[in-house]
Amino acid sequence: MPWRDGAGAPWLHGKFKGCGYRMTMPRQIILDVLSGTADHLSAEDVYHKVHNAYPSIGLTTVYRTLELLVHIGLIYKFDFGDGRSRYELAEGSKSDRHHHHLVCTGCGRIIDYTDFIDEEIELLKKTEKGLSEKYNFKITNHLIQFYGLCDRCQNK
Amino acid sequence: MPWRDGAGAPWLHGKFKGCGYRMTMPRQIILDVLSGTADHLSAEDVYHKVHNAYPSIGLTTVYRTLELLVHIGLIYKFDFGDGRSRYELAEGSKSDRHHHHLVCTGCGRIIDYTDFIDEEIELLKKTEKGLSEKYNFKITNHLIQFYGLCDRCQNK
DNA sequence: TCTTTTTTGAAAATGATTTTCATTTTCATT
DNA sequence: AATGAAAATGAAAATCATTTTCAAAAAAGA
Ligand SMILES: [Mn+2]
Ligand SMILES: [Mn+2]
Ligand SMILES: [Zn+2]
Ligand SMILES: [Zn+2]
Repeated sequence: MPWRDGAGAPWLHGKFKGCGYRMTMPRQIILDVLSGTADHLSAEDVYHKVHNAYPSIGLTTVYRTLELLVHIGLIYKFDFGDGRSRYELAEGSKSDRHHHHLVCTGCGRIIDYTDFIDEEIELLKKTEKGLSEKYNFKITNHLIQFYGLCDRCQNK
Repeated sequence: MPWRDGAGAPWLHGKFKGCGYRMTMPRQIILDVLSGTADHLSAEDVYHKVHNAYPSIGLTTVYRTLELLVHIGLIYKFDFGDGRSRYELAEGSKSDRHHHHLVCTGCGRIIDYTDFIDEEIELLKKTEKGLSEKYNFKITNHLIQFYGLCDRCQNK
């Protein structure tokens, strides 16, 4: 990520202001944290990571900012069944980093996978088209998760 | 549902006892409630419905039973983003009542759809096979949801 | 019936998220 | 640079779905 010095990616300023929001330090850092990891962070995870660079951050602001980022569409919010929401940077279905999840019901491990996505994307496109027409439903997003046991959890 | 008189489907007794659990009145009624609706009930929804036939029911028991039913695999637990878990009778991917969901982010409406499932199922099967092998992950279930705006919510 | 194990319900506890509210920051205008 | 309105922030309190505790009731077995 070339744009250091705490400025965050420049085009994001526009994204925020365009929606009538201000690009503030807490928001930048929170976004930086989410941009800098492939993990699926909880609000408190984010809070702790941000705290390093910006000790005065409040957990409330983290929650508010995450909600905002989800609303703007910059991040995704997930429920993997462990009682807290988890977030990751949004990568549209065109991006080569777009992925779906395997969720281990044994240990809670989350595995990102991008394999087989091509076919999935194609089917998804077709399905979304059909559903949009039949139910007059404007689809903006999809969620696909597989549940099961990871290698570790299978062997006892 | 032919087996009334509060007995519940007979084969369920076996299902319960086979797992070392007892088929009690609260459990039967809770299962009956979920069998008798296509809605996506919250724990409290279930509690209220059960209360008619069994006024002494406790909310705690509802939570415990729902958890048990999910564990046994008789019902599914969903998070549609409204802050409470919702449940529905499990219909395996073979069943003709198996379906996926459209979730309206505007009003929270949930639409069941079975259309286009055939192709989805086929792809899912292939995908699951591939993922199982590559990640050595034993897949037992999947979740597919589409988010967007329902007809009502689109027109302002 | 007697005994053991499971289930149940009320009340209290938990804990993630939201709300409140006074203070601080931002940003467009003087 | 100073000003003022609007937006953003953080600490503390409130919410509220879900879980835990614990003593009493129900079920299975001998
Ligand atoms: Mn991911
Ligand atoms: Mn459904
Ligand atoms: Zn695992
Ligand atoms: Zn709607």
